[in-house]
This record gives sequence, C-alpha cells and structure tokens, in this order.
Amino acid sequence: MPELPEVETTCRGVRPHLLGRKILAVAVRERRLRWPVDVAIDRLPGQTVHEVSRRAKYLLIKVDRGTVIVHLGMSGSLRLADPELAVRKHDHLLLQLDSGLELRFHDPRRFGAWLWTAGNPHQHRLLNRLGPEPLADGFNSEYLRQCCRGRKKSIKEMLMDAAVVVGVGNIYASESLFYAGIHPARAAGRISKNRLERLVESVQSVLQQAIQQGGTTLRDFLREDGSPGYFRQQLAVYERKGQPCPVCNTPIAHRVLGQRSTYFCPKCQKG
DNA sequence: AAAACTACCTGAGTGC
DNA sequence: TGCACTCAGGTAGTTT
Repeated sequence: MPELPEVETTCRGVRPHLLGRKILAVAVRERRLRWPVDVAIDRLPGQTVHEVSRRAKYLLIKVDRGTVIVHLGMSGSLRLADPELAVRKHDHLLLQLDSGLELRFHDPRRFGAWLWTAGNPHQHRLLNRLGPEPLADGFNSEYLRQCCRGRKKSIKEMLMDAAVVVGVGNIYASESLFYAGIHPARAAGRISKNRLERLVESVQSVLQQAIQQGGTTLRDFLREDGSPGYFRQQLAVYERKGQPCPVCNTPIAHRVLGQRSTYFCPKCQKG
C-alpha cells in the first residue's frame, strides 16, 4: 500500500526516534527482499543517524558512512518496538538503537528493499531518473502538459509513472482523477490545459489530506507506533465498486487499466 | 520511443 | 475443513 502519504507518514514517525541515535546492532533475519539486503547494512553498528528524509517512495537514512535507502514495497512497514517484545513473522530486519528502542522492518510480501549508497542517494540508479515530487513546485500544469503531449497512454497510467511524477500509486491515482472529474482511461494527450491544472490541484490536495490522516491502511500498512492510517474512511472511489458516488450517488464503476484495478464515477468522470 | 507484459512474494478471501 | 483459485498497494526489466 505504501504510496507517498504512507511513506511520508513513516518518515515523520520514525525521524524523531532515529535522529542523533547510534545504531548498536543489526539483525538481518531475511536477506531475500526485492533485492538481497545490501551487506553494507550489516556494517551499520557504530554509526549515527544524521538525517531521515523521503524521495518519492524511498526513505533515506543518512548515517556516518553513507545512506540507507529503504523502500516499503507493497506490504512493508517500519515500527519502533521495545526489544523485549516478541519478534513477529516477517520482521525481516531489526536495528537496535542506543535509545533502547528497536526499529523493525516488517514486510510479508518481501517486495521492499534495503539498499546502501556511500555517495549522494539522489544519484543512485533507482532515484536519478525520477520525476518531480507532486507537492513541490516542479509538478505544475505546464510540466504535466509537456509530459502528456501526444501521449496515447491513459491519464491514470501516466499519473502512476514515476518518471512523470513520483509517489502516486493505484489508490491516489483513482482518487485524484475523481476530484478532477477526469475519466481514468482518457488518453493523456487529449486533456485540456485547464483540466490538467485541475488534476494537479487534485493530486496535491488528496495527497496532503492523506498525509494529515496518517495515510491509508487497507491491509498491511501501519505507522511507526503500530496504529493504522485513517484516510481509508475518506476514499471517494477506491475499492467502492457499486457504492454511491459521494457527489451524485451514481454507483462507482470498476475496470482494469494497465493491469491495475481502477475505480471511478461514470457520471462525474465522463471525459 | 512508447506500450505491453512479466516477474518477484505471502496472505486474505471466495467458491466448490 | 481443505483445496484451487484470484487478487492485492510497487516497479525494474524484457519484449513487442
């Protein structure tokens, strides 16, 4: 589930527990994540955390000799736990801190990642071709128009393309298009400037509201203290097939787009 | 260049 | 109760 709001929530949640803390010990209980856990992670003990930030859906934890790059994948979550607490199934990685707490990475599907770079993390091959942050100035209607010009791909797939804009996954793509009144299957190149402008605003307001609610918990996502995100209650269309549109009461429709479940209101999102 | 599709993995839910 | 099956939030990599 983790899309931008969930990763941002995690980032804000773990940051105060990590900043300035020294890592005392590391236990890699399962190395087989999306890629094998980088062996540099085993050498974290003794290093101090200097910065915790987010780029796209990646968490960046800067320590003495480089940066840990964490991705939550589809089912990952980070949690601060009392080390005495029993380790759960799928707790793949444990970082013992000098505060007495332990950072635990839990990821049933193992699509997450723990990578390392000694240099500038933004130059890392997984990060250096990413599009702008949706909540930054670089993501605006003029930019989006350039991206969409001449493209036949659906606007929803476009929003989910990290080279166009980062952090917008399957849930927030459907939600944003609903608020912009744009049909998710519409060819990206055939949307007017005004409507793209409205889409930029929708993406930003949906993400901001989701961050305020601590993200969306559908199945796996939990915050650093184990609590869920509360944005699920605010979802207008996602996973609401057949239920009334919050605006016009028309039953929400569902179809597959780019092999992903897509939800929309057939009346509010005609064009 | 862009679009289409595959792969990675576990668990929840459904239908027989 | 059990088995077979489908589906799920991400995204790099390969093929068309």
